[in-house]
Amino acid sequence: MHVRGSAIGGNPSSGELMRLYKLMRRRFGFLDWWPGETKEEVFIGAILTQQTTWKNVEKAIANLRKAKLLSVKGLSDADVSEISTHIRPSGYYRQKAMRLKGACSQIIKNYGSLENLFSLETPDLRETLLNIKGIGPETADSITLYAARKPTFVIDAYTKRIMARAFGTSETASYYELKELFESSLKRDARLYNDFHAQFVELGKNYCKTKPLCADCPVKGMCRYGKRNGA
DNA sequence: ACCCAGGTGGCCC
DNA sequence: GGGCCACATGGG
Repeated sequence: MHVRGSAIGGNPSSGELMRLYKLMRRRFGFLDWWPGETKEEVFIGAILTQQTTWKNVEKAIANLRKAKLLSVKGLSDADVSEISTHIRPSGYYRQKAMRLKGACSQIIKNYGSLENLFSLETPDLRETLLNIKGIGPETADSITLYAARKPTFVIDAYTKRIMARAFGTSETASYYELKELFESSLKRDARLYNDFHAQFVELGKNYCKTKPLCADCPVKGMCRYGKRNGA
């Protein structure tokens, strides 16, 4: 039999994906996301938030701002040791300090500014970001979507978990299998991609955690997990 | 005292 | 391509 796409299970239609999206949006409102004032702040925050809570990232960003280091140029010129003291609350601070400086230096050297880098076409921008040490698939997509505002779908731990619970997709589905599912199902629209992922994070933080809070979950009607637990 | 959080790169098979 | 590990603070 001919099979379309990868075998990640669930195989939700685009209509079902949109239904999930609308349930979340009805509860949380249109989010038009990323907590950050400027593109540079979003870029820096995207790296700092790897495997940490946003609360901790806010402290790190506040420290960088106070030290006048909340910019790509500033970080490219700063000492790794100084950066690391400011970003300590965000965790993995020695590693992130090195990678932050490395990434910023590379961008200044090769493009002059973040804005110039962002003038690349979406796939080129994504590839260029992926070739920077410290920027993996999720961070590259986050920067492309939320800082450069170009249409690429972001997958994260919440997305994986919510999709598994709502549609029965595989817990071990790869990043690109899930990304492909969304991008082949939805209209290629940065506004939609932006808000869809933002809704996932909102649902993940408040309801669909490792230990889920199914009572009052906006998506419980179409979630296997919630039904199984009669919440 | 545990477990978890909006990942990534290095190393191995 | 995938499995395993180090990386680290702060909150529940």
